[in-house]
Amino acid sequence: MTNLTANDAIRVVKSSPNLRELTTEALRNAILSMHFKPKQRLIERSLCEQTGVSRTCVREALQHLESEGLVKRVQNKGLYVATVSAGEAWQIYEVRASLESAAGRMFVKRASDKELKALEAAFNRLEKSVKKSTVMPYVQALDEFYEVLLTGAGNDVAKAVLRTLRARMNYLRALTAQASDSEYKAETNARMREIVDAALRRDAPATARHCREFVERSAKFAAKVLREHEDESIT
Amino acid sequence: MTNLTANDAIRVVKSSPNLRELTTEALRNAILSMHFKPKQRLIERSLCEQTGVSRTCVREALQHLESEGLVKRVQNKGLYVATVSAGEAWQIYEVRASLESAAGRMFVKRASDKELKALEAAFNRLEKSVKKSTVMPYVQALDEFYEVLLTGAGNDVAKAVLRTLRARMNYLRALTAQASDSEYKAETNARMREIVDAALRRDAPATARHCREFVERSAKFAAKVLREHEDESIT
DNA sequence: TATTGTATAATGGTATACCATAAATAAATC
DNA sequence: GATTTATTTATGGTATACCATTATACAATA
Repeated sequence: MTNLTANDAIRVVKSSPNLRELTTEALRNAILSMHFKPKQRLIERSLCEQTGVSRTCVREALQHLESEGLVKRVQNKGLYVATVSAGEAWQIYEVRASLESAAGRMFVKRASDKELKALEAAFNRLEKSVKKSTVMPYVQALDEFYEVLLTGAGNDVAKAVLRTLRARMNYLRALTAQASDSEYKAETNARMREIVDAALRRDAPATARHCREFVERSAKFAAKVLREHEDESIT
Repeated sequence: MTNLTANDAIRVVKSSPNLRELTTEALRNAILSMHFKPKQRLIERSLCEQTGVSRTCVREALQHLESEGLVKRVQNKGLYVATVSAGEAWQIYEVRASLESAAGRMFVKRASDKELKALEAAFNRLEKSVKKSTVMPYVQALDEFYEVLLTGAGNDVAKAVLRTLRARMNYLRALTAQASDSEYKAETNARMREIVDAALRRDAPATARHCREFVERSAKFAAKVLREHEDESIT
């Protein structure tokens, strides 16, 4: 048994991404940055020209993005950039409220002291990123904050599940961050601070409650923004 | 606006599965029925011979099963049937406890009377399936019960998320159902009855609590079964 | 002019060929 | 005989060709 452990300890893992992975990343970024618009038709052969890879890689990349919910496939008709409707956003927030409050509770019970410090550091970076002139640093800092929380929660399945929602969540975060004024941002900050403080004092029920309330508050704001968004697109 | 609604009402949706989907289903069944053993190496060209389809279809089917967690891909080395370790099973149950209790609450708030009746009918079919000599009818009836619950919960995102866990959940259900005696089964039945009764009286907190407790009880039993399972494989 | 039928083009679905990497086997060396 | 190196085979990754379905354009008819 010890022999197998030693083999595992020095195993070299190939980590350079292959074409499929690079293509997936490029297409994902193109969607998240709105280069491809919501509801836009994605033509495989056209994407081959734009990416410079074969149809096989494009197809496999798109299938992966489909499982992330970033594109929708209609049989025999092709793929479309997924939209996040107000209804779907609400459902995502409902799932997040449930899972993220559970993750907050798990984090408090399982995180090392080092991970607690990492959460606080991630929150500090988040505070700084709010002052930037564009929203992407803020979205990234928020993403990193949750990465620390989910890692410290010690449940890889929950992490994987939330990862399938991640792209849509980041889209919603970018949308709402762009629409929020400084008063809303200051309040957001205070709410995150409540989560971090509760975690630092290892208060699991309070952490879980604050995580849930944070998501529920985000959901209400997003609903408002999306409603205005859909009103605009009708005009 | 009325014109568009009428078009949607008579839209014909093509529903016959293509080769990729049929291949995915065949391979999924082969894994769930233990035709392919846990940790078994899956060779694409061999699967082509067994399924009679080209490598393209096999690759795309396997990618889909990878996103369901049924197979694991090692870069440049191929695919293996995923195993559900005791640790991973525990994590799956944690996620389920959180999401299924939320779904129970949503079901009570949103389900039509017809959906309530459908839940009761699904439970009745479940009771009958326990008496069968093999476990697969029971696993299928349980799957159908949750399908009714999740549909009535009215959150498609939660449904999609739990669907990514579904194959592993069904694997764990088959494993534990095989290991359970008639006393445990009777107790399982009583606990499901509690869920259905709480839902029928539209008691959301009680339904949520019973859903959570049902999963937590399943988790404990599965942990025991998997421990014995792993002890056996060492021998 | 409006509608229907047919032909053509575009694009999704699938099969096969080729290239790249890993694993197994054979040959050479110590 | 044991170890190292070279060669061959197996299999993953990618590209391209071909088939099937859908969409669009054009011609014929009412």
